[in-house]
Amino acid sequence: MEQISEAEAAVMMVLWEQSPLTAQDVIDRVPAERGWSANTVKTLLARLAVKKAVAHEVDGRRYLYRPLIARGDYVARESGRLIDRLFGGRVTPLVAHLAQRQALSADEIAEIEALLQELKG
Amino acid sequence: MEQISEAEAAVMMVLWEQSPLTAQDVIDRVPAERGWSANTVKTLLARLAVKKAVAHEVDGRRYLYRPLIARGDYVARESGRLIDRLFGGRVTPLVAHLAQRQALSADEIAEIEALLQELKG
DNA sequence: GCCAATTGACTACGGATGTAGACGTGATAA
DNA sequence: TTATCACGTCTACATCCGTAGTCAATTGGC
Repeated sequence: MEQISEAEAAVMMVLWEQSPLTAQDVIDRVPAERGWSANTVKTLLARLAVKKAVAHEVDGRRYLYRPLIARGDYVARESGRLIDRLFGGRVTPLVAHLAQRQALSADEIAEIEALLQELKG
Repeated sequence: MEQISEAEAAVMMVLWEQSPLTAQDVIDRVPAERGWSANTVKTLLARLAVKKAVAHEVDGRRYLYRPLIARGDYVARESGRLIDRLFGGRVTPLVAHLAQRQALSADEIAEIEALLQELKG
């Protein structure tokens, strides 16, 4: 699985949300805040195709794009990378950090606790 | 706070571990797995100085480097960036993901629960 | 006082990235 | 049928990044 850049990831997000999509669909769905031109998105799609992160199957005279890598895999890789980089691969310090810094709300704490309960059970 | 690259972060880690340090000290302490030449580390230090991520105060004919940004701030920014990018800014889904994927051990679960208890208390 | 070693500054360079224009070709509307 | 549009491909280009060599100045040892 090749490296997917920040900008490319934004395109993948669109495809993970829904697929297959034409290039135009993707262009329409990319967050407007990005302010990308249509060509930019097309370039990113092409690069993702080269990286085998998306497949483009022919549909008439255009392509339908769909992700080739699972969102879960990507997320796992990225968060793993971060945890390695910042916390020597240990998950607990990350949670500790989030707890302090991001000021987890009571609701969130409850949610996480429920999650952990589930894991144990 | 400017963007700090992967390689630069490795240098910051050394300085967060201990500071101030001379360039040579940093070179000696950078993880050997990196396989960097001394010049590479010096370049990274220089770039970090330009980015105002480290200060270099003169000590005779060399510099003593010390971090200008706190490790906690860096970590907060990087994890925040990841959470925004991958989980729309919500912390809980990240923990949920870690829980499933990274197969948290019973010990880790206990540790995190203790953390949460503390937060509530 | 002179030479070798140390140290920071400058230069280099290929590859990735963000961003997008230009072009060719096939479809399509008038 | 012809001018236009929609699409994908190619090309471009500045910047960042990883990695490191070269150079000039300074200094410590002899």
